[in-house]
Amino acid sequence: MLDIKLIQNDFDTVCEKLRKKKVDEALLEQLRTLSLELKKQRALLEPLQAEQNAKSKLFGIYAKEGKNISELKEELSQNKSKVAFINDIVKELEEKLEAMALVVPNMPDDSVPDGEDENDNVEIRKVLTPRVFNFTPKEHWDIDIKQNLIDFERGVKLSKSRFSVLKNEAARLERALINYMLDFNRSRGFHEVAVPYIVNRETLMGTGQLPKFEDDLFKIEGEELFLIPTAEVPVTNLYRDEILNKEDLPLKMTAYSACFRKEAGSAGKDTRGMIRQHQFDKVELVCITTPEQSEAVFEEMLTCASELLTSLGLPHRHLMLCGGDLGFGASKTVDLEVWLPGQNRYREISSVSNTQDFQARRAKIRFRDDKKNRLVHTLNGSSLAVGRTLIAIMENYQNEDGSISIPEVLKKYM
RNA sequence: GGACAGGUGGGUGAGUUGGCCGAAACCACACCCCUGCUAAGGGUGCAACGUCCAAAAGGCGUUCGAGGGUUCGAAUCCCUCCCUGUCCGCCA
Repeated sequence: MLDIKLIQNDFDTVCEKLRKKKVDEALLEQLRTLSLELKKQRALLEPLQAEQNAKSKLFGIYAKEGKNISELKEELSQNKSKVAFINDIVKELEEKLEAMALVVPNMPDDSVPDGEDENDNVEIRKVLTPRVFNFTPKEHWDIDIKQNLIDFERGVKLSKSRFSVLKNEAARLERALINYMLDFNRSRGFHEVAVPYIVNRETLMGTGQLPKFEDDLFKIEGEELFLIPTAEVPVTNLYRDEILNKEDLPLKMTAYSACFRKEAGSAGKDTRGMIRQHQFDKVELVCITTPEQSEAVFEEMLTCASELLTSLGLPHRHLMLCGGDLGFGASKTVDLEVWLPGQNRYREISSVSNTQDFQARRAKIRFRDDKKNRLVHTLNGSSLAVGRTLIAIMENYQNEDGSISIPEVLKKYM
């Protein structure tokens, strides 16, 4: 959520920044008008409430002293209906404002480049050079034919399309990767947490998935509960409605979880293979910092994810997302894309974002800074998407005979 | 899932014949003083959010699990929901 006061006081700046994200200015204007109207109505309401409170107090005193209270009672009854009338207006405005404010995306950081969509993202750097094959590298589903590693058909039988079953070496590799990633992150100072995969509405509001993106989530029938689309949701919300000690920041956490996404907007995309599934494993990094720390921690998270890929020998590149491609809650995002020789292209395997105080304001995560309560900054990043890492290893480490080598660092985990 | 008991500030916890309670006391924490040697004594401050004020101080409003209701007035009464504890049932 944006700072309403900022919209009130520095409207032009907010518009200017949100132009990068293609946000309708009329909506912002409406938001401002509404917030100012609410402020005005509150200013009308509060003196009336004060009067009601003061006279009600008098009422008690008069009654005790045996004074005549019928006149006072009449005044109070009349004032009561006035209060009720304006209070209704205020509540309605509050609800409208809240509903509107919750669907406005975060403002991009100044460092975010302009752009329409993913084609305008800016490559920052490449890490490791893709291996030169002396045969034509296969895509992961073709390698699989010989190895019997991923059972797409039976995944569909059990559930539906975009589900799959890992078998044999693939299942073991998946498990090894999770352990390796968690250990790696832990060695970088991230504390491991294990969190629920089913969360409530408030939690999803806190990180911004709701109310706008309900269609992307699997909902538990008959309950106000949802399957998490990423561990970012429960881990960030760990500190929802809390005021943290400044000395405890930054909080650096890592969590493994399964993730569940409807992929509602992805019809026809990546239908083949294991790139885009309804259920996938991910090891996530989540940090909670002071505003002063967040930029440095962002770099730390990015470095962690990138070096994790490097340690696995996987060539990748850093991509700064442009304004048009930036997610709803992010003020800044760098994607890591891994080289897939079978597909002959880079594909997203990690996404590190700073949401600054956007989630913190929604989730009311604050810290005490010399007697003042300030909003924290929250950051999240994958390190890494496990299924895609599995694919990347299959494609990058494939041999001509269809076998797959195991990266050195993973051997002790297998 | 059933029965009973409860949900109050960072913690424990008082408050339940509605008004003097946004809230005693204790602990924790912060600052100050005293003392002087390792163990204590005294004082002050200490819920959140919003709003007014240039700011501080302070004033006002809202909030005692959430939402509604009764009332001039509700932490206190009524209703619904959520959660926690205990016992029972079920179960990895």
